[in-house]
Amino acid sequence: MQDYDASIYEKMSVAVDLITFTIEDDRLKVLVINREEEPFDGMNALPGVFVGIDETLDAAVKRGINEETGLKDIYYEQLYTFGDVDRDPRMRIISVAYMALVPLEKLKFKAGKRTRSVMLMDVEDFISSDEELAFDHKKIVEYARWRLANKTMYTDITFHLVEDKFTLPELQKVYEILLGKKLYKANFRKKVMDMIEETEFMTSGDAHRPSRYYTRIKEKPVK
Amino acid sequence: MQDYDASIYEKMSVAVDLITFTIEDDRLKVLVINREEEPFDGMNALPGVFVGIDETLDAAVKRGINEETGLKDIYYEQLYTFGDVDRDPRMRIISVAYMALVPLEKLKFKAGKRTRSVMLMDVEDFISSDEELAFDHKKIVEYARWRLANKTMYTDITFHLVEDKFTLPELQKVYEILLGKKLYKANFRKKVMDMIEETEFMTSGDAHRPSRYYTRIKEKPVK
DNA sequence: ACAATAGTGTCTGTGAGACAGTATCGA
DNA sequence: TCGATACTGTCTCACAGACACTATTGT
Repeated sequence: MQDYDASIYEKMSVAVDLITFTIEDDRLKVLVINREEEPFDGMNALPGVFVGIDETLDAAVKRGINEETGLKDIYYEQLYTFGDVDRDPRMRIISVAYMALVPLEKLKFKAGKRTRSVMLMDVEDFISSDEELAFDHKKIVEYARWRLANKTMYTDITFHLVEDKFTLPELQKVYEILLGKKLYKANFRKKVMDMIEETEFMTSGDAHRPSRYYTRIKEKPVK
Repeated sequence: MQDYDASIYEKMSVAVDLITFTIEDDRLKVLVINREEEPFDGMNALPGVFVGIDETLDAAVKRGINEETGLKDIYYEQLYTFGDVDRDPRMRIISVAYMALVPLEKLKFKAGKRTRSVMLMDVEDFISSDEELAFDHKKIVEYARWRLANKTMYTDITFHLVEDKFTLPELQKVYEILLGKKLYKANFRKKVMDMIEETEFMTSGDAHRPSRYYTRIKEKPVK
Protein backbone atom coordinates (compact mmCIF):
# COMPACT_ATOMS: atom_id res chain seq x y z
CA MET A 1 0.00 0.00 0.00
CA GLN A 2 2.94 2.28 -0.35
CA ASP A 3 2.14 2.80 -3.97
CA TYR A 4 0.00 5.89 -4.11
CA ASP A 5 -0.34 6.33 -7.78
CA ALA A 6 -3.86 5.11 -7.42
CA SER A 7 -4.96 7.11 -10.40
CA ILE A 8 -4.22 4.27 -12.74
CA TYR A 9 -6.20 1.86 -10.65
CA GLU A 10 -9.92 1.92 -11.07
CA LYS A 11 -11.80 1.84 -7.80
CA MET A 12 -14.24 -0.94 -7.05
CA SER A 13 -17.19 -1.77 -4.87
CA VAL A 14 -16.66 -3.45 -1.55
CA ALA A 15 -19.41 -5.45 0.12
CA VAL A 16 -19.74 -7.52 3.25
CA ASP A 17 -21.61 -10.81 3.00
CA LEU A 18 -23.05 -12.43 6.09
CA ILE A 19 -23.07 -16.11 6.90
CA THR A 20 -25.42 -16.33 9.84
CA PHE A 21 -25.51 -19.74 11.48
CA THR A 22 -28.00 -21.01 13.97
CA ILE A 23 -29.28 -24.34 15.27
CA GLU A 24 -32.88 -25.30 14.51
CA ASP A 25 -34.42 -28.73 15.10
CA ASP A 26 -31.00 -30.15 15.87
CA ARG A 27 -29.65 -29.08 12.52
CA LEU A 28 -27.19 -26.41 11.50
CA LYS A 29 -28.96 -23.72 9.49
CA VAL A 30 -27.78 -20.70 7.58
CA LEU A 31 -29.81 -17.59 6.94
CA VAL A 32 -30.44 -16.85 3.27
CA ILE A 33 -32.62 -14.38 1.44
CA ASN A 34 -34.51 -14.72 -1.79
CA ARG A 35 -33.43 -12.10 -4.28
CA GLU A 36 -35.96 -9.83 -5.87
CA GLU A 37 -33.81 -8.25 -8.56
CA GLU A 38 -31.28 -9.05 -11.20
CA PRO A 39 -28.87 -10.62 -11.33
CA PHE A 40 -30.00 -13.95 -9.92
CA ASP A 41 -33.56 -12.73 -9.47
CA GLY A 42 -35.49 -15.36 -7.58
CA MET A 43 -32.44 -17.22 -6.35
CA ASN A 44 -31.32 -17.57 -2.79
CA ALA A 45 -28.25 -15.70 -1.65
CA LEU A 46 -26.41 -14.64 1.44
CA PRO A 47 -27.50 -11.26 2.72
CA GLY A 48 -24.98 -8.50 2.34
CA VAL A 49 -24.54 -4.79 2.04
CA PHE A 50 -22.18 -2.48 0.29
CA VAL A 51 -19.62 -0.73 2.43
CA GLY A 52 -20.09 3.02 2.51
CA ILE A 53 -17.18 5.27 1.73
CA ASP A 54 -17.18 6.56 5.29
CA GLU A 55 -18.16 3.33 6.93
CA THR A 56 -15.82 0.82 8.55
CA LEU A 57 -16.19 -2.86 7.71
CA ASP A 58 -17.39 -3.39 11.21
CA ALA A 59 -20.10 -0.79 10.90
CA ALA A 60 -21.24 -2.28 7.61
CA VAL A 61 -21.54 -5.70 9.20
CA LYS A 62 -23.59 -4.36 12.07
CA ARG A 63 -25.83 -2.53 9.64
CA GLY A 64 -26.27 -5.65 7.54
CA ILE A 65 -27.11 -7.83 10.50
CA ASN A 66 -29.60 -5.32 11.71
CA GLU A 67 -31.26 -4.97 8.31
CA GLU A 68 -31.79 -8.68 7.97
CA THR A 69 -32.49 -9.77 11.51
CA GLY A 70 -33.21 -6.65 13.49
CA LEU A 71 -30.51 -7.70 15.89
CA LYS A 72 -27.61 -5.90 17.47
CA ASP A 73 -24.86 -7.39 19.54
CA ILE A 74 -24.65 -10.84 18.14
CA TYR A 75 -21.36 -12.60 17.75
CA TYR A 76 -19.56 -12.32 14.44
CA GLU A 77 -16.06 -12.56 13.08
CA GLN A 78 -14.38 -11.88 9.80
CA LEU A 79 -14.08 -15.01 7.71
CA TYR A 80 -12.32 -14.38 4.44
CA THR A 81 -12.22 -11.91 1.61
CA PHE A 82 -13.29 -13.12 -1.80
CA GLY A 83 -11.90 -11.19 -4.68
CA ASP A 84 -12.38 -13.10 -7.88
CA VAL A 85 -12.98 -10.94 -10.89
CA ASP A 86 -16.19 -12.49 -12.14
CA ARG A 87 -17.98 -13.01 -8.88
CA ASP A 88 -20.61 -10.59 -10.05
CA PRO A 89 -21.69 -10.50 -13.68
CA ARG A 90 -22.19 -6.76 -13.69
CA MET A 91 -19.23 -5.22 -11.97
CA ARG A 92 -16.18 -5.84 -9.87
CA ILE A 93 -17.04 -6.42 -6.25
CA ILE A 94 -14.73 -7.40 -3.44
CA SER A 95 -16.64 -9.30 -0.80
CA VAL A 96 -15.54 -9.49 2.79
CA ALA A 97 -17.36 -12.44 4.33
CA TYR A 98 -18.33 -12.42 7.99
CA MET A 99 -19.61 -15.37 9.96
CA ALA A 100 -22.26 -14.66 12.60
CA LEU A 101 -23.56 -17.06 15.23
CA VAL A 102 -26.84 -16.63 17.02
CA PRO A 103 -29.09 -18.91 19.06
CA LEU A 104 -32.41 -19.49 17.32
CA GLU A 105 -34.38 -17.96 20.15
CA LYS A 106 -32.79 -14.57 19.59
CA LEU A 107 -33.13 -14.71 15.83
CA LYS A 108 -35.85 -12.71 14.15
CA PHE A 109 -36.44 -12.29 10.49
CA LYS A 110 -36.98 -9.09 8.67
CA ALA A 111 -36.92 -9.03 4.91
CA GLY A 112 -34.84 -6.10 3.75
CA LYS A 113 -35.00 -4.10 0.56
CA ARG A 114 -35.07 -6.03 -2.70
CA THR A 115 -35.69 -9.22 -0.83
CA ARG A 116 -38.70 -11.49 -1.16
CA SER A 117 -38.14 -13.52 1.92
CA VAL A 118 -35.69 -14.62 4.53
CA MET A 119 -35.31 -18.27 5.44
CA LEU A 120 -33.11 -20.75 7.21
CA MET A 121 -31.50 -23.35 5.03
CA ASP A 122 -30.20 -26.70 6.26
CA VAL A 123 -26.45 -26.48 5.76
CA GLU A 124 -25.56 -30.17 5.42
CA ASP A 125 -28.43 -30.87 3.04
CA PHE A 126 -27.48 -27.86 0.98
CA ILE A 127 -23.80 -28.70 0.75
CA SER A 128 -24.36 -32.29 -0.26
CA SER A 129 -27.01 -31.36 -2.83
CA ASP A 130 -26.47 -29.68 -6.16
CA GLU A 131 -28.59 -26.77 -5.10
CA GLU A 132 -26.96 -23.45 -5.84
CA LEU A 133 -26.86 -19.99 -4.38
CA ALA A 134 -26.37 -16.74 -6.25
CA PHE A 135 -22.84 -15.56 -7.07
CA ASP A 136 -20.11 -17.64 -5.41
CA HIS A 137 -22.12 -17.90 -2.24
CA LYS A 138 -22.17 -21.67 -2.14
CA LYS A 139 -18.41 -21.69 -1.94
CA ILE A 140 -18.56 -19.15 0.85
CA VAL A 141 -21.02 -21.21 2.85
CA GLU A 142 -18.88 -24.31 2.42
CA TYR A 143 -15.85 -22.46 3.64
CA ALA A 144 -17.72 -21.05 6.61
CA ARG A 145 -19.03 -24.48 7.50
CA TRP A 146 -15.53 -25.86 7.45
CA ARG A 147 -14.19 -23.03 9.56
CA LEU A 148 -16.96 -23.39 12.09
CA ALA A 149 -16.26 -27.11 12.56
CA ASN A 150 -12.62 -26.34 12.87
CA LYS A 151 -12.99 -23.66 15.48
CA THR A 152 -15.39 -25.85 17.40
CA MET A 153 -12.48 -28.14 18.12
CA TYR A 154 -10.15 -25.64 19.68
CA THR A 155 -12.14 -22.60 20.75
CA ASP A 156 -15.28 -21.68 22.65
CA ILE A 157 -17.07 -20.38 19.63
CA THR A 158 -19.89 -22.88 20.05
CA PHE A 159 -21.20 -21.07 23.09
CA HIS A 160 -22.54 -18.38 20.81
CA LEU A 161 -25.08 -20.82 19.42
CA VAL A 162 -26.82 -21.38 22.74
CA GLU A 163 -28.60 -18.95 25.01
CA ASP A 164 -27.06 -17.36 28.07
CA LYS A 165 -28.41 -20.13 30.25
CA PHE A 166 -28.05 -23.61 28.85
CA THR A 167 -27.94 -27.20 30.00
CA LEU A 168 -25.01 -29.43 29.29
CA PRO A 169 -26.97 -31.95 27.22
CA GLU A 170 -28.10 -29.00 25.12
CA LEU A 171 -24.59 -27.65 24.65
CA GLN A 172 -23.27 -31.11 23.94
CA LYS A 173 -25.85 -31.58 21.23
CA VAL A 174 -24.63 -28.44 19.48
CA TYR A 175 -21.06 -29.67 19.63
CA GLU A 176 -22.17 -32.97 18.15
CA ILE A 177 -23.96 -31.25 15.30
CA LEU A 178 -20.95 -29.12 14.47
CA LEU A 179 -18.47 -31.95 14.76
CA GLY A 180 -20.71 -34.47 13.07
CA LYS A 181 -20.24 -37.16 15.67
CA LYS A 182 -21.50 -38.34 19.04
CA LEU A 183 -19.56 -37.43 22.16
CA TYR A 184 -19.36 -39.09 25.53
CA LYS A 185 -21.21 -37.24 28.23
CA ALA A 186 -18.61 -37.72 30.91
CA ASN A 187 -15.74 -36.56 28.75
CA PHE A 188 -17.66 -33.64 27.35
CA ARG A 189 -18.45 -32.41 30.82
CA LYS A 190 -14.86 -32.61 31.93
CA LYS A 191 -13.84 -30.64 28.87
CA VAL A 192 -16.22 -27.71 29.40
CA MET A 193 -16.32 -27.67 33.19
CA ASP A 194 -13.69 -24.96 33.52
CA MET A 195 -15.56 -22.66 31.16
CA ILE A 196 -18.96 -22.75 32.80
CA GLU A 197 -20.62 -21.98 36.07
CA GLU A 198 -23.61 -23.57 37.76
CA THR A 199 -26.86 -21.68 38.18
CA GLU A 200 -29.57 -22.51 40.65
CA PHE A 201 -32.02 -23.31 37.87
CA MET A 202 -33.01 -26.75 36.63
CA THR A 203 -35.17 -27.98 33.81
CA SER A 204 -38.53 -29.33 34.84
CA GLY A 205 -41.58 -31.03 33.43
CA ASP A 206 -39.73 -33.77 31.59
CA ALA A 207 -40.32 -37.39 32.41
CA HIS A 208 -36.77 -37.88 33.55
CA ARG A 209 -34.10 -36.42 35.77
CA PRO A 210 -33.88 -32.62 35.49
CA SER A 211 -30.87 -30.95 33.98
CA ARG A 212 -29.01 -28.04 35.50
CA TYR A 213 -28.64 -24.73 33.73
CA TYR A 214 -25.17 -23.27 33.41
CA THR A 215 -23.69 -20.00 32.26
CA ARG A 216 -20.42 -19.36 30.57
CA ILE A 217 -17.68 -17.78 32.59
CA LYS A 218 -14.78 -17.08 30.26
CA GLU A 219 -13.24 -17.71 26.91
CA LYS A 220 -10.52 -20.11 26.13
CA PRO A 221 -7.45 -18.45 24.66
CA VAL A 222 -6.34 -19.20 21.09
CA LYS A 223 -8.03 -17.71 18.07
CA MET B 1 -24.39 -8.46 -1.61
CA GLN B 2 -27.89 -8.73 -2.86
CA ASP B 3 -28.28 -5.02 -2.75
CA TYR B 4 -27.38 -3.77 -6.18
CA ASP B 5 -28.21 -0.16 -5.85
CA ALA B 6 -24.52 0.49 -5.79
CA SER B 7 -24.99 3.90 -7.29
CA ILE B 8 -25.35 5.46 -3.89
CA TYR B 9 -22.18 3.81 -2.69
CA GLU B 10 -18.95 5.42 -3.67
CA LYS B 11 -16.35 2.98 -4.83
CA MET B 12 -13.02 2.71 -3.09
CA SER B 13 -9.48 1.54 -3.59
CA VAL B 14 -8.50 -1.96 -2.63
CA ALA B 15 -4.92 -2.88 -1.87
CA VAL B 16 -3.09 -5.97 -0.73
CA ASP B 17 -0.38 -5.54 1.89
CA LEU B 18 2.31 -8.16 2.32
CA ILE B 19 3.76 -9.37 5.58
CA THR B 20 6.76 -11.39 4.49
CA PHE B 21 8.39 -13.31 7.30
CA THR B 22 11.75 -15.00 7.25
CA ILE B 23 14.37 -16.19 9.72
CA GLU B 24 17.72 -14.43 9.80
CA ASP B 25 20.41 -14.88 12.46
CA ASP B 26 18.01 -16.92 14.55
CA ARG B 27 15.51 -14.08 14.67
CA LEU B 28 12.12 -13.60 13.06
CA LYS B 29 12.29 -10.81 10.51
CA VAL B 30 9.71 -9.03 8.43
CA LEU B 31 10.34 -7.38 5.12
CA VAL B 32 9.65 -3.64 5.05
CA ILE B 33 10.33 -0.90 2.55
CA ASN B 34 11.27 2.68 3.08
CA ARG B 35 8.74 5.02 1.48
CA GLU B 36 9.86 7.62 -0.98
CA GLU B 37 6.66 9.64 -1.25
CA GLU B 38 3.90 11.17 0.78
CA PRO B 39 2.21 10.30 2.94
CA PHE B 40 4.71 8.93 5.43
CA ASP B 41 7.66 9.83 3.21
CA GLY B 42 10.79 8.34 4.71
CA MET B 43 8.97 5.97 7.00
CA ASN B 44 9.04 2.23 6.85
CA ALA B 45 5.96 0.37 5.69
CA LEU B 46 4.79 -2.98 4.51
CA PRO B 47 5.02 -3.39 0.77
CA GLY B 48 1.73 -3.52 -1.04
CA VAL B 49 0.02 -2.93 -4.32
CA PHE B 50 -3.35 -1.76 -5.46
CA VAL B 51 -5.65 -4.37 -6.87
CA GLY B 52 -6.43 -3.83 -10.53
CA ILE B 53 -10.02 -3.76 -11.65
CA ASP B 54 -9.49 -6.94 -13.65
CA GLU B 55 -7.07 -8.56 -11.27
CA THR B 56 -7.92 -11.16 -8.64
CA LEU B 57 -6.61 -10.72 -5.11
CA ASP B 58 -4.39 -13.67 -5.71
CA ALA B 59 -2.89 -12.16 -8.81
CA ALA B 60 -2.27 -8.89 -7.01
CA VAL B 61 -0.44 -10.73 -4.23
CA LYS B 62 1.77 -12.56 -6.70
CA ARG B 63 2.52 -9.33 -8.48
CA GLY B 64 3.37 -7.61 -5.21
CA ILE B 65 5.65 -10.38 -4.07
CA ASN B 66 7.41 -10.38 -7.36
CA GLU B 67 7.85 -6.62 -7.38
CA GLU B 68 9.47 -6.58 -3.99
CA THR B 69 11.44 -9.81 -3.96
CA GLY B 70 11.59 -11.06 -7.50
CA LEU B 71 10.16 -14.32 -6.30
CA LYS B 72 7.36 -16.51 -7.53
CA ASP B 73 5.93 -19.56 -5.86
CA ILE B 74 6.51 -18.74 -2.26
CA TYR B 75 4.01 -19.68 0.37
CA TYR B 76 1.39 -17.13 1.32
CA GLU B 77 -2.06 -17.02 2.83
CA GLN B 78 -4.71 -14.41 3.37
CA LEU B 79 -4.51 -12.94 6.83
CA TYR B 80 -7.19 -10.38 7.46
CA THR B 81 -8.88 -7.45 5.80
CA PHE B 82 -8.45 -4.05 7.40
CA GLY B 83 -11.12 -1.56 6.62
CA ASP B 84 -10.93 1.35 8.99
CA VAL B 85 -11.93 4.62 7.46
CA ASP B 86 -8.86 6.64 8.32
CA ARG B 87 -6.19 4.11 7.61
CA ASP B 88 -4.93 6.39 4.90
CA PRO B 89 -4.97 10.16 5.33
CA ARG B 90 -5.74 10.82 1.71
CA MET B 91 -8.46 8.41 0.70
CA ARG B 92 -10.42 5.36 1.61
CA ILE B 93 -8.47 2.19 1.10
CA ILE B 94 -9.46 -1.32 2.02
CA SER B 95 -6.40 -3.39 2.69
CA VAL B 96 -6.35 -7.15 2.36
CA ALA B 97 -3.32 -8.37 4.28
CA TYR B 98 -1.45 -11.48 3.20
CA MET B 99 1.22 -13.28 5.16
CA ALA B 100 4.09 -14.80 3.19
CA LEU B 101 6.78 -17.14 4.50
CA VAL B 102 10.09 -17.70 2.80
CA PRO B 103 13.44 -19.14 3.85
CA LEU B 104 16.14 -16.49 3.88
CA GLU B 105 18.21 -18.31 1.28
CA LYS B 106 15.48 -17.88 -1.32
CA LEU B 107 14.80 -14.26 -0.47
CA LYS B 108 16.17 -11.56 -2.70
CA PHE B 109 15.55 -7.87 -2.46
CA LYS B 110 14.48 -5.60 -5.17
CA ALA B 111 13.40 -2.09 -4.39
CA GLY B 112 10.23 -1.32 -6.28
CA LYS B 113 8.85 1.96 -7.49
CA ARG B 114 8.66 4.81 -4.99
CA THR B 115 10.79 2.87 -2.59
CA ARG B 116 14.15 3.87 -1.23
CA SER B 117 15.16 0.56 0.15
CA VAL B 118 14.03 -2.84 1.27
CA MET B 119 15.13 -4.26 4.56
CA LEU B 120 14.44 -6.96 7.10
CA MET B 121 13.24 -5.76 10.46
CA ASP B 122 13.52 -7.74 13.67
CA VAL B 123 9.92 -8.48 14.62
CA GLU B 124 10.25 -8.91 18.38
CA ASP B 125 12.42 -5.84 18.76
CA PHE B 126 10.01 -3.86 16.67
CA ILE B 127 6.90 -4.95 18.51
CA SER B 128 8.32 -4.28 21.95
CA SER B 129 9.69 -0.89 20.92
CA ASP B 130 7.76 2.27 20.24
CA GLU B 131 9.01 2.35 16.70
CA GLU B 132 6.23 2.91 14.22
CA LEU B 133 5.38 1.94 10.68
CA ALA B 134 3.36 3.95 8.19
CA PHE B 135 -0.44 3.70 8.25
CA ASP B 136 -1.77 0.99 10.58
CA HIS B 137 0.99 -1.35 9.56
CA LYS B 138 2.32 -1.90 13.04
CA LYS B 139 -1.04 -3.32 14.04
CA ILE B 140 -0.96 -5.57 11.00
CA VAL B 141 2.49 -6.89 11.82
CA GLU B 142 1.45 -7.59 15.40
CA TYR B 143 -1.58 -9.50 14.24
CA ALA B 144 0.47 -11.48 11.74
CA ARG B 145 3.03 -12.32 14.40
CA TRP B 146 0.29 -13.59 16.65
CA ARG B 147 -1.28 -15.66 13.91
CA LEU B 148 2.04 -17.17 12.93
CA ALA B 149 2.77 -18.29 16.49
CA ASN B 150 -0.69 -19.68 16.71
CA LYS B 151 -0.52 -21.67 13.52
CA THR B 152 2.90 -22.95 14.49
CA MET B 153 1.23 -24.87 17.27
CA TYR B 154 -1.28 -26.78 15.23
CA THR B 155 -0.20 -26.75 11.60
CA ASP B 156 2.87 -27.40 9.47
CA ILE B 157 3.23 -23.80 8.42
CA THR B 158 6.71 -23.59 9.90
CA PHE B 159 8.13 -25.79 7.18
CA HIS B 160 7.81 -22.88 4.78
CA LEU B 161 10.54 -21.04 6.69
CA VAL B 162 13.21 -23.64 6.00
CA GLU B 163 14.62 -24.89 2.75
CA ASP B 164 13.55 -28.08 1.01
CA LYS B 165 16.28 -30.01 2.76
CA PHE B 166 16.73 -29.23 6.41
CA THR B 167 18.14 -30.77 9.55
CA LEU B 168 16.03 -31.34 12.61
CA PRO B 169 18.07 -29.04 14.87
CA GLU B 170 17.52 -26.37 12.26
CA LEU B 171 13.78 -26.92 12.07
CA GLN B 172 13.54 -27.11 15.83
CA LYS B 173 15.29 -23.79 16.14
CA VAL B 174 12.65 -22.18 13.92
CA TYR B 175 9.87 -23.64 16.03
CA GLU B 176 11.56 -22.27 19.12
CA ILE B 177 11.83 -18.81 17.64
CA LEU B 178 8.19 -18.77 16.66
CA LEU B 179 6.95 -20.20 19.93
CA GLY B 180 9.33 -18.16 22.03
CA LYS B 181 10.54 -21.07 24.13
CA LYS B 182 12.98 -23.95 24.15
CA LEU B 183 11.80 -27.40 23.15
CA TYR B 184 13.14 -30.81 24.04
CA LYS B 185 14.95 -32.53 21.19
CA ALA B 186 13.50 -35.95 21.81
CA ASN B 187 9.94 -34.72 21.99
CA PHE B 188 10.28 -32.46 19.01
CA ARG B 189 11.58 -35.30 16.90
CA LYS B 190 8.71 -37.55 17.85
CA LYS B 191 6.29 -34.80 16.95
CA VAL B 192 7.58 -34.14 13.44
CA MET B 193 8.70 -37.67 12.54
CA ASP B 194 5.51 -38.51 10.67
CA MET B 195 5.78 -35.42 8.50
CA ILE B 196 9.33 -35.82 7.28
CA GLU B 197 11.48 -38.27 5.38
CA GLU B 198 15.18 -39.03 5.67
CA THR B 199 17.58 -38.12 2.91
CA GLU B 200 20.98 -39.64 2.41
CA PHE B 201 22.69 -36.30 3.07
CA MET B 202 24.37 -35.21 6.26
CA THR B 203 25.95 -31.99 7.42
CA SER B 204 29.74 -31.98 7.52
CA GLY B 205 32.65 -29.83 8.55
CA ASP B 206 31.40 -29.07 12.03
CA ALA B 207 33.38 -30.07 15.06
CA HIS B 208 30.63 -32.35 16.29
CA ARG B 209 28.40 -35.15 15.20
CA PRO B 210 26.84 -34.54 11.75
CA SER B 211 23.14 -33.95 11.35
CA ARG B 212 20.93 -35.66 8.83
CA TYR B 213 18.97 -33.73 6.22
CA TYR B 214 15.28 -34.41 5.89
CA THR B 215 12.54 -33.44 3.50
CA ARG B 216 8.92 -32.85 4.17
CA ILE B 217 6.47 -35.46 3.03
CA LYS B 218 2.99 -34.13 3.66
CA GLU B 219 0.87 -31.54 5.38
CA LYS B 220 -1.05 -32.01 8.53
CA PRO B 221 -4.75 -31.41 8.12
CA VAL B 222 -6.50 -28.54 9.94
CA LYS B 223 -6.53 -24.97 8.67
C1' DA C 1 40.96 -37.14 25.05
C1' DC C 2 37.79 -33.41 24.82
C1' DA C 3 34.37 -30.13 23.43
C1' DA C 4 30.37 -29.76 21.09
C1' DT C 5 26.27 -30.93 19.08
C1' DA C 6 23.24 -34.96 17.13
C1' DG C 7 20.33 -38.28 18.30
C1' DT C 8 17.79 -42.13 21.52
C1' DG C 9 15.38 -44.61 25.58
C1' DT C 10 12.33 -44.23 28.95
C1' DC C 11 9.71 -42.49 33.01
C1' DT C 12 5.83 -39.61 34.34
C1' DG C 13 1.76 -36.90 34.28
C1' DT C 14 -2.20 -35.22 31.80
C1' DG C 15 -5.99 -35.59 29.23
C1' DA C 16 -9.08 -37.78 25.72
C1' DG C 17 -11.76 -41.80 24.93
C1' DA C 18 -14.59 -45.56 26.44
C1' DC C 19 -17.88 -47.59 29.32
C1' DA C 20 -20.40 -48.93 33.33
C1' DG C 21 -22.58 -47.43 37.04
C1' DT C 22 -25.83 -44.26 39.96
C1' DA C 23 -29.49 -40.34 40.35
C1' DT C 24 -33.92 -38.21 39.65
C1' DC C 25 -37.71 -36.98 37.33
C1' DG C 26 -43.03 -38.14 35.33
C1' DA C 27 -46.27 -41.55 34.62
C1' DT D 1 -41.89 -49.79 39.39
C1' DC D 2 -40.41 -48.41 34.92
C1' DG D 3 -38.73 -45.70 31.14
C1' DA D 4 -36.02 -42.05 30.13
C1' DT D 5 -32.48 -38.93 30.49
C1' DA D 6 -28.99 -36.53 33.75
C1' DC D 7 -24.90 -37.12 35.86
C1' DT D 8 -20.44 -39.54 37.95
C1' DG D 9 -16.41 -42.78 38.74
C1' DT D 10 -12.81 -44.92 36.81
C1' DC D 11 -9.90 -47.63 33.57
C1' DT D 12 -6.96 -47.34 29.51
C1' DC D 13 -4.12 -45.54 26.19
C1' DA D 14 -1.76 -42.02 23.53
C1' DC D 15 1.05 -38.35 23.83
C1' DA D 16 3.57 -34.20 25.62
C1' DG D 17 7.05 -33.03 28.90
C1' DA D 18 11.25 -33.96 31.25
C1' DC D 19 15.72 -35.79 31.60
C1' DA D 20 19.53 -38.85 31.24
C1' DC D 21 22.06 -41.42 28.28
C1' DT D 22 24.76 -42.71 23.90
C1' DA D 23 26.89 -41.36 19.18
C1' DT D 24 29.92 -38.98 16.03
C1' DT D 25 32.41 -35.41 14.39
C1' DG D 26 36.94 -31.88 14.38
C1' DT D 27 40.74 -30.35 17.01
